[in-house]
Amino acid sequence: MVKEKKIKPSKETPSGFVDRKEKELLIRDFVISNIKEVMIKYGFQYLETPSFEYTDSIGKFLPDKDRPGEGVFSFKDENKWLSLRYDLTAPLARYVAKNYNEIPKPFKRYQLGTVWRNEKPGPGRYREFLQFDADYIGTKNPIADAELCLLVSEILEKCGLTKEDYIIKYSTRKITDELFEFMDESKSQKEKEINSPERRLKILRSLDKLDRLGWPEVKKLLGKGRKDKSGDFTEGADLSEQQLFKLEQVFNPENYREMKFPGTKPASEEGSQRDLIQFRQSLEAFGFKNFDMDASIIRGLEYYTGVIFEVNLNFDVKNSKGQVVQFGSIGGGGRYDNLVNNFGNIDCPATGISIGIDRLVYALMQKKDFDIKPTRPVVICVFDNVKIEEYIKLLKLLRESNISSEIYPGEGKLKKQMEYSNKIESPCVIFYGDDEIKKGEVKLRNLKTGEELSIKIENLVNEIKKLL
RNA sequence: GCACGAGUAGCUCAGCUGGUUAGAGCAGCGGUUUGUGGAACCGAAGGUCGGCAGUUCGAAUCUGCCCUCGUGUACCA
Repeated sequence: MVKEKKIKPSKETPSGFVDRKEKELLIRDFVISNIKEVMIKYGFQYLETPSFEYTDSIGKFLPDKDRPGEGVFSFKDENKWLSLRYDLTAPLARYVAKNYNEIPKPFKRYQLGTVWRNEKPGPGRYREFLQFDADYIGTKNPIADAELCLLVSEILEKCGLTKEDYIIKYSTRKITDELFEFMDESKSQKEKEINSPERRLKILRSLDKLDRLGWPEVKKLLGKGRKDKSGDFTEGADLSEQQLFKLEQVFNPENYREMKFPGTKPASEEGSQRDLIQFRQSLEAFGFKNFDMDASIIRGLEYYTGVIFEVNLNFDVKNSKGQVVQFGSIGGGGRYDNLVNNFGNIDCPATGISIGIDRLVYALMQKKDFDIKPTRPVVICVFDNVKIEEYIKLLKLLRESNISSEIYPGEGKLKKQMEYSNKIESPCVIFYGDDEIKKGEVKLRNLKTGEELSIKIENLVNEIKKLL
């Protein structure tokens, strides 16, 4: 009598994890097939590394806490901490260090794989996503950096974007390195602290936001701090007026194209100017023009050592409610000449680029109307007075000709079968009841036009092929 | 993490300042048509009003805490 209420398991996916439907998956497949084509053309090897790595290989060391640092999903296996990989670059460095004697030098590999980040999800940003990585290991040649940008742009354009839709912005970490050295020549003790690693990182991260926030806001972050739209306050880097003024000379958008400040190393020495010139010349040598120097490109990762780049979209991305949303870049990378060295005493320069495939797909779906349609089966309707063997004969006939087809898989009347076929967007249904069997023909109903034809069984395959 | 906003049927939402059995549209189910979908009409069903506690004679509505989602911000080795 009384309805018993059971507490049911949640039907929600965990925060930051999403179900992906066929339309998105098909476009993703399309993107992936483009990637593979381009990578083969550029001469890269295909590699796969495991989803889990030892936590210390991923980059964070185990603090004396129960769980390793935030940002990764980890668990303890026996006595070792394992983590789901956070990116594909650290595992690659690990792989290279492990197989250093066997791999060719330089080593070019690409990889497609899911990565996991234990962070707060944002628009188009999930805690599980597909990443594409292409890397050059064991070369300092600036052509390698240029080719990475080139190959990514080729992928984007294969996917249907035009030169107007994206731009590759670049800079080099050496700009800030040199700048910090220069600023350190200031007198006061407080100002000297600018070169402490934490302080430097904080400043770099603030500068990284230039494109999004603009100089006036970034200035607040470098100084006392800043209040965001919601009223939340972020502590600043607390630089002196003097230091702010110096930074402004370089990073105020009106100035920062001129990357020359006292302390800049001349192009004749290894340093920022030479990096930038060589990189630009390499791109130009390929005839590639869709790039722009932008000193605000800094990137959050600490391991970068030289040229860095980012792939930015030039169009607005909206969420499901139609609001324009802070989408950020869809990919980026740069030189990390010391990373492999972390795993062993191997001096091994490297450079790489990665694309967030799911984010690219998300943006692509808004920019482009894809006519990628899922293949849907021809449905053979079931009349309950006809033996199943008759239907199986028809089914075999169709499947032998590679026609996607099925016998109506449920139970129910014709009406229900029609509704089903309509819902799955089947191209056509087949009626094969007593009347048809007697005449040795079938009725073929085109579900788009509603047109219905009587067809001899011998002609069935051909008639259906005409419809598809 | 921090800030702001939101959580009512499978989905999209209404329900204003607390007041009888909580509503609509769409979807789903059944029927009008037991051999014909995408249209229409009819009918029935579907809800611990995110959770817990409190205020009150009385809470979807007010208060507190928690959870989840969204946006911004921080973080992103």
